[in-house]
Amino acid sequence: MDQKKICPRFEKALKILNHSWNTLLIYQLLEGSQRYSTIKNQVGISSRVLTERLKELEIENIVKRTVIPSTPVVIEYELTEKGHALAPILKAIEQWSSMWVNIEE
Amino acid sequence: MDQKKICPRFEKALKILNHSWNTLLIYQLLEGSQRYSTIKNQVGISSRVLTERLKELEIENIVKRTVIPSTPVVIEYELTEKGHALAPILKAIEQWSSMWVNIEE
DNA sequence: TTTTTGTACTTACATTTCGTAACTTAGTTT
DNA sequence: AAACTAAGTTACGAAATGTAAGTACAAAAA
Repeated sequence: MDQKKICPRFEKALKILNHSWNTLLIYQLLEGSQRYSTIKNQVGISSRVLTERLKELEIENIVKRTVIPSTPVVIEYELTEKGHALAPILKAIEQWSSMWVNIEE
Repeated sequence: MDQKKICPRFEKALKILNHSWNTLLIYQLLEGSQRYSTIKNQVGISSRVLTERLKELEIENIVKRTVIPSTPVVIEYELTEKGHALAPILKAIEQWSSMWVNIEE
């Protein structure tokens, strides 16, 4: 009868984390600051979506974007403190997957 | 140059968890066994997608589906052991969101 | 001086996924 | 017989996603 009484903060967290690629991008950036092209190659995401997601994560203050005025210009992306605070979630997923996920078809 | 060396188990875990609604459904089922219509109303998901996701989670052995031969027939869904093992991930997300997510626009 | 190269995006377009609302099935009560 | 209930299905338009080609800018190469 009544509906969702789920905490809005929690819902927003899920909205961010469940948006496709975001968790993988954060996982990748836990390795440290990285350039756009490095992320793209490592994660195997298209540039269209990568740009979109990095912008989203930047707006959410999870990722910081830095322009390095070299030639040609290079952009570095890194996790903010808020972004680094996601590490325990990723660790928990890692642990669960190593315990419960099998991959033979 | 080289590409993703990400653990395939981890990748599969992300694939399941990031699929929209799945995390929220698991969170809801952590409350205990529930009927189809209850889940639908509590989570606010459409029946088309709900059916799709529950089937997916059942195939992944995260959710168990039980037919109760009442009239009309009722279906109960509950987490398996593998499903319950996801609780620490959800807790970590809860903790992060309470710490870092703010919601005023 | 013109052409090519590298980096970080954009754009156009086809494919896939999603949300909405109406419909189905089967036994039961009215 | 008509209406009701629970758990889905189906049809279809809207939104998100992937793919591939294009853009801007400066400098190095030809």
